[in-house]
Amino acid sequence: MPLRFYNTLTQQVQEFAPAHDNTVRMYTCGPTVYDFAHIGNFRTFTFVDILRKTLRANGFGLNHVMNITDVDDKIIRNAAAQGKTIEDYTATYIQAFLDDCATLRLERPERLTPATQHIDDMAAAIARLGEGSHTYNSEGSIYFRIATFPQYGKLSHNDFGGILAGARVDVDEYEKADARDFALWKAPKPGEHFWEEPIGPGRPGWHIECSVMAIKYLGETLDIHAGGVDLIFPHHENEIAQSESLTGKPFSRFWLHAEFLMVEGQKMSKSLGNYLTLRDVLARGYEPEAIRYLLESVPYRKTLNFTFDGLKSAVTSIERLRNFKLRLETDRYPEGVQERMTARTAAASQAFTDGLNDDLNTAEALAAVFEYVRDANSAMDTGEFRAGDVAGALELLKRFDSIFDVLQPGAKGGQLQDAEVERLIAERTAAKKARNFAAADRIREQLLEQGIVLEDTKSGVRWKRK
RNA sequence: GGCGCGGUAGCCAAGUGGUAAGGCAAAGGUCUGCAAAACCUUUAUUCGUCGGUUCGAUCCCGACCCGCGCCUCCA
Repeated sequence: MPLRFYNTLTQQVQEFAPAHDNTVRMYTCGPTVYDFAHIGNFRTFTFVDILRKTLRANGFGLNHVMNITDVDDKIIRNAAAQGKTIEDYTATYIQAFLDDCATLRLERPERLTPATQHIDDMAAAIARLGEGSHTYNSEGSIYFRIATFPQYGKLSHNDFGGILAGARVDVDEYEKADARDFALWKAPKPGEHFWEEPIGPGRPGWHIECSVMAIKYLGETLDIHAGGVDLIFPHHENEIAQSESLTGKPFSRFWLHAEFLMVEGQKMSKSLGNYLTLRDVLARGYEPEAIRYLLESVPYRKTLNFTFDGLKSAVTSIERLRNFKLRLETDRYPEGVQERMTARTAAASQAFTDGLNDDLNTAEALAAVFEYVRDANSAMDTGEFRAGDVAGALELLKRFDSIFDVLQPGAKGGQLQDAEVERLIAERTAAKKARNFAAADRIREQLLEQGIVLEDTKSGVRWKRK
């Protein structure tokens, strides 16, 4: 199945390929670094990670830019409250964000672009918009005049015809000429940090950074622009207005948006007490892989209900897959190849790919893998599974994990060295041979306390760290 | 009010105009010294409600109910 995505712009599922060479030029909205990112943020960032990996699996190269919004009202306010510079204040959260991404195994985009390093570019872009009569000044701020962009609303599919009647209001008497106009450049308030630019002193509005950095690094028309659904309006709509007024070309061919995340069936909010950062969830003792699995198991266009029951279920699901992998690696199988298994592996692999290519249907892709695991386990139980089938099965798992990335356990704090574990297992095996089961069970218990789980199989003892 | 998304078993969730994937949980069984792992069986005559189109609808159309998001900062 060819790769297809739902495009917010056209409201249709469309086949995707990069416009020019084989490289996808993609821009995704990154974090505003005024605090630790929450799991809702990571739902979106995890979707972007799946998107990246699926694009790569389709043979495309990636040129992906993600912004870091390191100047906005909250940042200015919080930094001032703590007597810090903006830079010092955001440094903590930028690092935290990078650490959290690493924890969740999210790939780094090809380029991360902090807004504050592109202020000159933004000011220049605003000046050029001014030359095109797309802006007006009001009380020291510069606004984008939406009346100059008739297509405004094409992404969010809103008709602003009626609202735009406000454009008749006299500019000089009002801060904004039209309710939908938005700030490109904000006049400095007393005591606030500002930049001195040819367009005047001030700081950039929220939307301009994305247009400017995207065009600077990726060109005038992107292949993909992605983010959370809440960004469709006004953020992405405004980006389109600015960018297309600037270039006269479509800003992005595809717009992908991840749905919201809820917590325990309710919207996440600080007042409800269900506001969760990644760190909060980790502090409850869950491994990052389980969180990652839960976030990626629900297709991105569907609201994800994040629950701790769901997390537990994710833990078990991953365990099943890891057990299967361990079994492949440790059991002994009769020589030869089972043709039925070979065909089964190929079919599962195809179904996995088809699922992902169908607008990143991760649920479908997962189902293909789990169905395969059941069939293969079953074949192992009956002795049909052959030594020659192992490689294909491992290859399938590898493909799965190149996207989902949950099979490799994170570093565990186990104190026991492998050699020591092996020694104790040998001791236990000897005790079992002597039919001293009490002693054998004692050793197994002892290992379990160290997080080592033993499994007796026909091929011998298999162990894993829990 | 406008725009958008969704309502499928205890929970999460896929899906198609022809009769309901997958995961978790639960119960029973096989295997095992005991476990663990694994496998097998059972668990939605039914897909928010009511109409309509159709030989046939969970899937198409209409109305309604409910949840969520955006419309102000927000993933």
